Amino acid sequence: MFSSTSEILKRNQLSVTESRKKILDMFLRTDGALAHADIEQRSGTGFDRVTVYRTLQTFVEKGIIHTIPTTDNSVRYALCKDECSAGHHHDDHIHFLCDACGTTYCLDHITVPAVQLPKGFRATQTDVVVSGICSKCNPV
Amino acid sequence: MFSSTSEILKRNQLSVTESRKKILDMFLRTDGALAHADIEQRSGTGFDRVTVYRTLQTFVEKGIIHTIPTTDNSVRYALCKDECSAGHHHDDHIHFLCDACGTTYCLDHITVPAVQLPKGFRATQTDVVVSGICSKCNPV
DNA sequence: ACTACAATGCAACAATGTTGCAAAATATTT
DNA sequence: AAATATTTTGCAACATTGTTGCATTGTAGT
Repeated sequence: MFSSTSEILKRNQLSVTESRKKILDMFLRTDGALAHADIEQRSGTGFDRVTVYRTLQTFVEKGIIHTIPTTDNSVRYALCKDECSAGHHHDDHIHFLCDACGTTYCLDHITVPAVQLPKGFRATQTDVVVSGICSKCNPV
Repeated sequence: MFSSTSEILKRNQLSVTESRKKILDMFLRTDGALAHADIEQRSGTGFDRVTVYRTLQTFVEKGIIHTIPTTDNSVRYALCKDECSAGHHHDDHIHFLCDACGTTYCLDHITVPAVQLPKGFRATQTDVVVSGICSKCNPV
C-alpha cells in the first residue's frame, strides 16, 4: 500500500499545505536521514527557514519523523515507520552513519540488542548509532 | 593510582594553564557528562566562551574527553578512560540519559552488544544511548 | 632571566534556532 | 459556493551557539 503525502497529513490531523507536502515528499523520496540544512537547500527557491523549523517540529510531535542522535552537533531527521504514532515512538532501531559518504541509514529490520543496566536503572528507549563504511562505499 | 590535572595535561603534551586545569578538574569531579553551558556557568567568574570552546576541542583531539551522542541538539562531553589516546578512541560503552534529573552516565563497565549489520557494512564505532530513569530518581 | 612559542581574551562575525504578529492559506460552517 | 473561523506562513527582530583573526598575556625551554 502506498500513501500520498496528503493522505499521511490527513491521517495525522494536519492541514494539507504546500510546504508540508513538499517536505514530507522529500522524506519519502530519501532513503536516509535529512538535516534541516538539506531540506532548506533542496527545496529549491523554497520556504522560509522558520517554516521548515516549525514543520519539522510538527512532524516530530505527530510521530511522522524522528530525530537521530549524532556525535557531532547536527540534528537529523528520518521517517518513522507505521508503528509510530503521536507521542508513542517505536524508535528502537539502529542508525548507521557512513563516514565516507555521510549518509544516515535507518536499519529498521535490525533488532536492538538488549542492554543489561545496573540495578535501579530503567530504560524507556535505546538508541544505537553505528559509524563506519556503508555497502556502497565499501571496497569489494 | 590518582592523576592530578597537571599530570594529565603534561602526559598529553599540553601546556598547563589555569583554564585547562580548572575545566579538566570539573570533569574529574563530575560523575556524568558536561555540556558547554555547564562548564561556562559553573566555572564561576570564569573564562571566555571562546576559551571553553577551544579547550574542549583540544581535549577531544587529545582523547581526554569525548562527545556523547544525544537526540536533541545538545553536545555533551565526558571523560575518556585511560585506553583512549589521541585519535584512537575506545568509546564503545553505553551512555545513560536520565529523563528525570537530566544526568548523563557513562556506563563504562557495560559491554556494548554486538550488532549484526547488513552485508557490505563495516562498523568502526558503536554508540549506545539509553534513556530512562536512573537509580537515584527511580522509586523503590 | 631571556627567548620562542602557545594560549587567552576581545571583537567581530557566521550559523542556528526562537518568538510575535500581520497576511495568506486552509478548513469548517451555513 | 460563499462567509467565517482556524491554522499556517513569512517577515522582522531577537537569542543562542559556535567560529575566526589578532594583539596581549602566559607558559616552556635554554
